[in-house]
Amino acid sequence: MLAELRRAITTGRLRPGAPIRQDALADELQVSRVPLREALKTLEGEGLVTHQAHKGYCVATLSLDDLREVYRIRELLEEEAVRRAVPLLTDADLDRLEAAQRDVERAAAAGDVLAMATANRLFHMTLFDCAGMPRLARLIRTLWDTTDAYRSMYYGDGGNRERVVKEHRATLDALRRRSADEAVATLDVHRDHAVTELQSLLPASP
Amino acid sequence: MLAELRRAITTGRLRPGAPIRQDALADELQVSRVPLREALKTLEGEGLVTHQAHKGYCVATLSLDDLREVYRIRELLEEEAVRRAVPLLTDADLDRLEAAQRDVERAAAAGDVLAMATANRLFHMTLFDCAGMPRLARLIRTLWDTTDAYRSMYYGDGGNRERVVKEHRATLDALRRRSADEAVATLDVHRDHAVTELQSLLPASP
DNA sequence: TCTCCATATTTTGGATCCAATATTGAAAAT
DNA sequence: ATTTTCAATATTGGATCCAAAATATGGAGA
Repeated sequence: MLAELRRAITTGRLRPGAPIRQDALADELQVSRVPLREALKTLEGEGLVTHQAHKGYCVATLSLDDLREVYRIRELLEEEAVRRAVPLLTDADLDRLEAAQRDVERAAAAGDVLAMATANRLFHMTLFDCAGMPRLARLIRTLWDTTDAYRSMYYGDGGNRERVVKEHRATLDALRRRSADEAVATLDVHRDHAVTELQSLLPASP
Repeated sequence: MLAELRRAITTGRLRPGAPIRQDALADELQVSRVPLREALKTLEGEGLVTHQAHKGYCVATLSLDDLREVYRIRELLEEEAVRRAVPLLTDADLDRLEAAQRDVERAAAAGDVLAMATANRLFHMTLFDCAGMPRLARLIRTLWDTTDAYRSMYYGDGGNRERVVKEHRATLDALRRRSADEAVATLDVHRDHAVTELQSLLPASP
């Protein structure tokens, strides 16, 4: 249930800034308000929703500053994850990365925005999980979640999809050669492209 | 209420590993179980408690690996916070840091473990908040929370208290000279001392 | 005596109900 | 006509109640 709610937000079905009507949402999720409120509390902790006493929950919106901050923190944490992961990468790990990348390419070719987002995420998380630092991976995951609602916009553009595919290939090559420096570098440009694109897509004021 | 519960855990009144009896705790906090469960969900998100379906909540315990991981992540994030903060530090900020440090020294002299923990925390958070990155500061805060239950043990030792005082002075000096490098370096040794001490204090197995 | 199984008790998870607060709308006064 | 006030309504927050799951208890059989 919590997963379903999270997906509703990260896929953008519940729009950023929209107020959350507990009664209606509980109805929709076939559950009572108590467990829904618990789920909202965990999502609040993850920064996906905000809460004001006696006014209720809203789907969180990202300001430009927030976006930059999230991406800067990701840069720091993901570099650490990659540097830890590279020496630990097994052939099986590389196979899984390769498989994830094939999914990305398939989704990119099909223009399937949702599939693209999930495949892309799987690719990165597969890598981060190889670092053997579960807390770090979890932190990174929640940082991704906070921008996921906007990511679908990013993948709406075919050019962006193509670029992502190429950048992943570069990362994968670096990983195969066990070059942490290069892997980090390719991921940094990958991220930079995303953040510049997203900045222009972000709503004007918030 | 949530704050009170969080303090009960971070001060160690609720021991790590202890199961949380909702009914009794709700009683104690003068509240019904529903808001308590919401509070527990947010604490779960912060990593202060763990939850198993139909078995309930427990105060989280830290393994050695967890401890090292938390401190490594703190190292990364706090370095960023300090480097951002240093160029932004105003004289008023330095005054606040000085004041916090005086509290630390007073608590250290008095041997007041609890006051020591809160003053120490205030000192560091005051600095981190100067970075102008609220999300980063929040992340660091929650990382601190996860080890707070053990921190009181650390301050139980007078030698540790004395060392903390000295290390803070070194950091404060570096900040006054606007030397980010030195500030980061002093904080790194500060952290390293803490983590080595804590490792020996940690329960044997978990 | 020890083990295993059935039952009782405790504890959690979820649904409903009630109170407190905020929002909306209409009427009255300027 | 505009603004202000007050009442009606909607929505959240919290308490109680019920069902489901887990744990403890005790008795029967080996």
